Amino acid sequence: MITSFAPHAGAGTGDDVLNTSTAPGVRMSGSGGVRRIMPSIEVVAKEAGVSTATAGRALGGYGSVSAKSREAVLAAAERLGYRANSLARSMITGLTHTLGVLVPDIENPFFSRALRGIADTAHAKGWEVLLVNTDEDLTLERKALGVLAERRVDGMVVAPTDAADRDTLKAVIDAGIPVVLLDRRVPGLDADTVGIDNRAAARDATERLLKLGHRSIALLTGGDEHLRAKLARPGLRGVERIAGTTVGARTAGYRDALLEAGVEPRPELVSAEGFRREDAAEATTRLLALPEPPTAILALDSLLALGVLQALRRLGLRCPADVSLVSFDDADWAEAISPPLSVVAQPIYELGAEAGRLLLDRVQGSERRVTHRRLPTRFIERESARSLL
Amino acid sequence: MITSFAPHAGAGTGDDVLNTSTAPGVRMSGSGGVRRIMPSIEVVAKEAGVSTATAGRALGGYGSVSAKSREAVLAAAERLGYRANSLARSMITGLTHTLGVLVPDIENPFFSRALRGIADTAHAKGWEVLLVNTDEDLTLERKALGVLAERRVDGMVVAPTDAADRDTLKAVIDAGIPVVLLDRRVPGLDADTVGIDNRAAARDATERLLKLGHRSIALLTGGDEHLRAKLARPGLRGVERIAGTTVGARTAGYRDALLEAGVEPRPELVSAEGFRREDAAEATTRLLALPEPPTAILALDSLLALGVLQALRRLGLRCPADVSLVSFDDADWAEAISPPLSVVAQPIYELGAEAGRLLLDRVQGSERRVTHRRLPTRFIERESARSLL
DNA sequence: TTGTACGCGTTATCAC
DNA sequence: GTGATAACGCGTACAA
Repeated sequence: MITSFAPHAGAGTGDDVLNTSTAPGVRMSGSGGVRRIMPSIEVVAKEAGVSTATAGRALGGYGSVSAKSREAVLAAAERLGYRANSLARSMITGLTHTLGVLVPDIENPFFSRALRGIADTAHAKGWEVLLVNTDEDLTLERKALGVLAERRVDGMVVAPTDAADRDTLKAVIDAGIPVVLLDRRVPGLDADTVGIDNRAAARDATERLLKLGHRSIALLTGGDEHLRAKLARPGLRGVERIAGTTVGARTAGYRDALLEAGVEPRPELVSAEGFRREDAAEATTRLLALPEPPTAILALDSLLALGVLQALRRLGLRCPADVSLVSFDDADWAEAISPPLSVVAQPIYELGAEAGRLLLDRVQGSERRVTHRRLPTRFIERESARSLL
Repeated sequence: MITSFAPHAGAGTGDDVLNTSTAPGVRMSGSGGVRRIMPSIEVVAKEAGVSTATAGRALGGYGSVSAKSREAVLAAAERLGYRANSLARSMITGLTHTLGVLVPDIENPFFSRALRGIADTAHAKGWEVLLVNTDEDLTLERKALGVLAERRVDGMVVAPTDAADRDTLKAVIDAGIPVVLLDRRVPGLDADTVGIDNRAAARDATERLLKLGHRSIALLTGGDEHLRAKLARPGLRGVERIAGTTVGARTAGYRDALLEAGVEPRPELVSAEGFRREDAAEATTRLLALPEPPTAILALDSLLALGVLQALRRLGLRCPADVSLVSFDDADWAEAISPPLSVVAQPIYELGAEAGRLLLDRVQGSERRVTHRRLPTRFIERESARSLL
């Protein structure tokens, strides 16, 4: 059983550890409380009457140690509350057993669920997770990659912003730190990726709305001005250039479906006004005020869908009677609300778990070729999309 | 600008770095791709033609360096893609600039939002976050605390399970690692805590339902058998013993309100059948099948509320016409659904941010007395609770 | 201003 | 089976 822990002494304060007149490793703090200083392996060895090498072998379970020595060491360690210093270990082994995880927003249910997948996988194999938020900010993302590199993480799972910094990511990979891209791909980057077939999924969802008789279908992308600029061309033709990104691919799929059904894409029905709920609410209000308002809305994530529902309430409109709604991601509330929301469900946890597996595979030395995993999506039909026929 | 990163060489492979005939720090990997080895400060110093000490001063911005030397070092570092090794630095300085965060379930919106608060605060002051999930499992929690200690985190924010392992936590604190308890308190533990006044908040919510004329009010605690055993006594008298925990305090507040209104608490209306959504759905179904079913339900978190709504739908019951519902936590969907959910809103982000602040305060050496922060809650009245009068 | 040398706590490599 | 001892990469006295 663990009986006590103690932090490393600050630089230059550890000398008296061995000279304490009471129990070794115990000193008084300034305010009078008892404070144990983290005993090093050297202290444990001394206490057990063996060398540090033997103590290390007994504690680490490698090499060969006599039963007698091992017992003495283990007892001493327990008595002193010894905890190995993983920093020192990492310096020598070259492994931190830490995976860096970089996401735009941990509060987004997509990423918190994916994180569970990553963390569970990592944890099962003895790795821990260092988490970094970027807030969709490119500068922060760049900095965060630097921090993770300095921490010598063994690998990274990265969900880059849509305007991802390819150069920095490339530098990380060239440096030999394995990277797996989650959800979002970065064109021209030589890294494993895990995600879904965004174009096909969006196309499928759009087709379903078309089959229900909808002809005015709005798309809530959650993108920003950056994206908006690229979408401004007639017939949404600009989208081909960004089909490598998640939002781009979904927009392309939406366009594919419309064109195949003989419906001309209307740029004013494609919104890119931010990824927050309130942004979506405002976008919805604007869309429904159009001279030719949409009869259905496709939202690219559950937070945006929430914004739509909020706007509908404010406007006194009902779903699906007045407006149909379909969303990406099967949020935990999607089935519980009235009406239950029809969604494109992604296997989010599995996405994260697979990213973790691919990464650990490389961390553990596999030199296999880069792979791109596309996990299947599932359309869950509930009651938020109604037929116009 | 960062041009390249590289991992530390494995033990015993770094010797040839200085002898490479092409650019220093560059080697070929087995499969032929270019792989940069993380150059140490020694390599940078050599490249710049100065000593490691001077290089260190130039890179770290301490001591005094001539402009000329600094320039040479910075240029060399840039050329070689130097990244400091924070492991080595931590060993010297005694600071990892890492905060350990231990939560039961990162997917739970409460904890993912609180984590944002912690992480933002930490990040703003130059700390990173090492995240550990415990799944409400006591054994995992114990292990996780050990891992964080071995990683030499500078401090921890811990949201312990309700049956928290006081001894292990105490060992951590005695070891001199600052700990801040989030959301859940551990009786008899000498640590800062951040949370709300659970008893008062639950009492207030219950009183509101009573004022609306409800007399049969069910409480969905999310607890398990462990808790159930303690709640089994007539009149809920067992609750006093566990009023130190979050669920216990809320249950006590619920009881307080009932007693004051002259309503005898009925143990069969207090459910402790698990914290997952499905658990809540089943509990709801059971409650509503009672001979004297509740007319209102108070759920202790938003996930449980979701389970209630799901059950109501399955049973063909409407909220609030058939059953009123009030929940803790203002989930992002609470306002968007029909009917909008009345809730006890906690300042979750602030809770996390405050925990981060208290922790960093101690990490940076403050010896102030232990404090217990109770942040105010806010009852948000919407439309899910109806009057029976 | 600069350089040398030591120490942080481990693991790994030798001899014995 | 055991014990010195050399790394790992950095900060920092101390001397020059």
